[in-house]
Amino acid sequence: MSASDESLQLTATDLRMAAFRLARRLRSARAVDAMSDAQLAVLATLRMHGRRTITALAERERVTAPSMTNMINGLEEQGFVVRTPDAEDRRRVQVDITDAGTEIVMQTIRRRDELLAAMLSELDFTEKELATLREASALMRKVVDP
Amino acid sequence: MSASDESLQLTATDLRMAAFRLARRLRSARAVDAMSDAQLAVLATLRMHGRRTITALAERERVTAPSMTNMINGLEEQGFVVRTPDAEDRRRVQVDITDAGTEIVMQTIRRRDELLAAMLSELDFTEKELATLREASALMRKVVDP
DNA sequence: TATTGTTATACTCTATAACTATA
DNA sequence: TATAGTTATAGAGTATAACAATA
Repeated sequence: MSASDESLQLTATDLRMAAFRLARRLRSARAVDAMSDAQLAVLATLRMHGRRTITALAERERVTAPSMTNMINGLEEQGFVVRTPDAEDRRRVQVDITDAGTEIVMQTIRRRDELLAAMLSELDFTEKELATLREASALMRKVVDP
Repeated sequence: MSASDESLQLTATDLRMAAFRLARRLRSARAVDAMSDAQLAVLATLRMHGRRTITALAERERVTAPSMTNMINGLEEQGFVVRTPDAEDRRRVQVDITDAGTEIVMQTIRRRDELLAAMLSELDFTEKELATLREASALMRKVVDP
């Protein structure tokens, strides 16, 4: 049996507030202060899914092509990505993450996880409460990527 | 007995990924397209906690005072907040949300909750799974505001 | 002197419009 | 003609530095 509309609405409200506040708090933890969220999101995509064209990156990040060109310019100047002309279709430019870019992403993830682990630790959660958080995390990911 | 370091780290990683992705997905639902996240966050704070000075808002939003001055200028031009000089300390300026500002916040919250409720509904979660999400939400809020 | 807020200035991220090169 | 990317330009949000008014 599926859930009632009332349960759905109550859960949605609780979860929306909690996810927003937590994400916002964690976002302040970065590997490099000069690295923006937008740049990190592009690097994280490239690290997970490999080389992508400007257009593909723009679609994924939901920004326009000129915005992505601009962002890739910044990342390239910092040495975190490289552009490679596409041999098959010479209109295209493939963007690859560099070792330095990969390192920055990993450092940032590590910092955020350490920050969150420290926050969890201070509250003396029980194993059962942590298990609830992990179960909920899995459910939340199903919501975003069904 | 409090939880093990390993549980803390695993939970932190799961929760960090889930919260970021969900918040990102929900952020795209706004009441007004011209309203930025930064502006909405200020309005939501004023709605929940009442009048605040520029400095207090800057600290809460973790931006500098000039940035907050700039943002309040934009919100005031749109009619969503008003500045009132503080009678007791004339260096201060109190910022209040207007009815129009309150309406915008409520509309946005409603939209986001409807979007999330629809997403939850499509997955046919059980009442037990929804309860897990609500319990986790309460724990997440304790993490952010201990 | 310290605090509150503003102004001046600069950089990033974002957009739209117009352009070049290629398919 | 259509597509991939860039350049030009403009607006919002952010920062630092310097300032005025007040405590």
